[in-house]
Amino acid sequence: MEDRKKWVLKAIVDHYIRTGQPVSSQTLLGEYGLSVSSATIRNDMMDLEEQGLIRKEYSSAGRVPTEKGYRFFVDWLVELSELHRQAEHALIESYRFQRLEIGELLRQTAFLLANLSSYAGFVLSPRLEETRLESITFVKLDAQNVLVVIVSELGIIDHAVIRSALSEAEIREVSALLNATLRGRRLDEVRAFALRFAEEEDWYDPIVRGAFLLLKSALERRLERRLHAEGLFRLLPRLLEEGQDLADACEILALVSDAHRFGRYLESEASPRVQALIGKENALRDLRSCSLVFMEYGFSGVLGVLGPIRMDYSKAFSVTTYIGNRLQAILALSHREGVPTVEGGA
Amino acid sequence: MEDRKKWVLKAIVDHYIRTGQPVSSQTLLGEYGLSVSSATIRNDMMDLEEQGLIRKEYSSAGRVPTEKGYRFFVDWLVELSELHRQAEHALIESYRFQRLEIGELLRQTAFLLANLSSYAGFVLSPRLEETRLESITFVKLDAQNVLVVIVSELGIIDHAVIRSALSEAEIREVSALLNATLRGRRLDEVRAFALRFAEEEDWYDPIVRGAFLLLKSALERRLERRLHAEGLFRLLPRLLEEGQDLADACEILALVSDAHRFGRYLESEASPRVQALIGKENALRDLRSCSLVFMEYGFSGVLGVLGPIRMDYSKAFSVTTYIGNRLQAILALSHREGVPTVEGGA
DNA sequence: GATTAGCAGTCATTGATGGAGAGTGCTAAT
DNA sequence: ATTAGCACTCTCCATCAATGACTGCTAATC
Repeated sequence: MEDRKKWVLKAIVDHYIRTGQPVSSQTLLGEYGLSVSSATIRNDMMDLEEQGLIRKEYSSAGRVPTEKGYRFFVDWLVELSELHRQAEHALIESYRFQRLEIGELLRQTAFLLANLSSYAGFVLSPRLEETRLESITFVKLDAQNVLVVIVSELGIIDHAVIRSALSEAEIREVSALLNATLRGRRLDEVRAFALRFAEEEDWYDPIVRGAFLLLKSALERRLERRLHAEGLFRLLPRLLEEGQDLADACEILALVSDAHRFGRYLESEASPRVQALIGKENALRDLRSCSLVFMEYGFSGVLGVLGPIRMDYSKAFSVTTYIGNRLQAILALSHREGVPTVEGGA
Repeated sequence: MEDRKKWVLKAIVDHYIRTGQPVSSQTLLGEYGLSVSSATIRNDMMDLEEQGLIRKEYSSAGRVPTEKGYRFFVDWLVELSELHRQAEHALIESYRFQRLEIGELLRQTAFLLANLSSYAGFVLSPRLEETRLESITFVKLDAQNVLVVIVSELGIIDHAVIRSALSEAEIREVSALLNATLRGRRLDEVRAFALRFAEEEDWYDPIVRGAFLLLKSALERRLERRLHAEGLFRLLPRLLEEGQDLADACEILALVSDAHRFGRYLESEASPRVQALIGKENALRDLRSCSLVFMEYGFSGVLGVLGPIRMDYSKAFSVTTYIGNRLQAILALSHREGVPTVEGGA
């Protein structure tokens, strides 16, 4: 395609993203100082329209990008605009020094995505079942209660208090046995293990069996993937602005809050490279009227940004990439060090 | 006030809550079989209007309750409608058997409030600083890492891993010392304690000092009150329906998600009895166009329902009361038993 | 052959107009 | 105190015409 036509398409997408108004040949001439006449631009526009990259809402209206047009724009024209350094810095700082349990970390990440992009941000937790067991620890709290802590590569997975009158010695024994058997195994193996042994009624000591039962229930509860979404309110006015039906818009927000459905979808579509799904490119019916920019991180985790089709893709891409890599790094770090440490910890 | 006028007011509020349409004398006559003429009802309406309990949107429109009218309705006419038994049961069951960390429990409670009321539900966490320390436990995970678990009356408050090469014996010693000193004290005392001792540079063993530092940072982090809000999307269409401005409506939702501002407000207004704040009765500007039904629970926790002024107060009251008492009971229980136990725990 | 000026044609948007219908308040009768 | 009847008010909706923003086409120009 000739350079000027590309330029015209880019300008149309750009301007439309900014203003939300159909773009006329006049406007284009005025805002971006091009040295051709409006008629020439109109001719180019006709060609672009024939290729299905832009369209008119009615015969004498200005032009608006089609989804195919956005796609073209995203594929060829996005120049990853650097985030405004200062704003980034302030936010990132608060992020870096927060020392958190993994759930809280992911929630904060979603928050950051939302705030930096000004759309909705989401983070699907990693597949914990792909991480390996670091340790299982039993601690006697008092005469009747025992605390159990399960730690994986990514930090503490779960803790719980069970009632049990075991002596300290017995606890140590159980603990040593379990750790020797299970340390270093993937959590899904551990779960399978726990399940099998919990069912072998009389094979083992009832104490060990109780421990397996606990392990099983804790893992079943915690291996569920969690979805953290933030900034959904900010998205809503934008969707309505776009001519979206109110009920449909709420449907979208509800979907994004539904860990099961949305998580499943993300899982199926994600890849390590940042990508966009624009409008009808989305397989999920409810998402047909918005766009998704997202990438994989860590152990099959997914994060990204959800916005209207008329989204600032350039910003969305750079934010997602940046935050994604950052989170990746943090998780890798906590992995290397075993588990996160507390700020000020000795 | 004469009985028939009361009846008319009740019918107007009732009908308006249901349909959202201004109520005419005709409608009232048709829907509720009263044996007077429409003219009589109109006369009553004029009186009610003079008292400021109802109003017209324009001279020849039907009547609509004023906030004062709702207030009257709430104070005198709410008959706590029993929740539909079956629906309640199904939901409550899933609630009862979920064995959870306190944060998750509160989140679920907010979810229940939202679902049962069909408005937005919120739960402000209890003041943990008013609860008492049950125990502090240190566990050596491996050569370099030590796990610290802080348990209060309401369950596990926080856990963290710190890097420290202490021997098992040293850990036992520190642990015994801290527990002897601090067990049974209120968490705010514990925090003050930790702060003081962490600053006494050379007084104590650096190890103990590290422990105090940890305690301080963990408590500072965790004693913040948390706000769990659910069902906000469901509220939005209702607010818009009510003629609310979109931006304002989003403002409201943002406010309710803001733990700091909204929490502070709830804290200042709450009392152990369920109560409603209707429209402009709210001191918080943003909330002037909606209504709050809420009560206190546990250690200065607050929970309730946020809806439009045209809210089904009867339902909101019964849901809030029911869930509030239920949560109260669960917390009291976990208090008595020390901490929550895991389902299937030995 | 690509670009441009000029112009007729298209269509959303806006504001004015008027009739229909719903509901009230008042008056006079019961 | 209640009721029937009626005039009055005000919203809601559809219709209509004027306005103005853009385009597509044609013919002239570089």
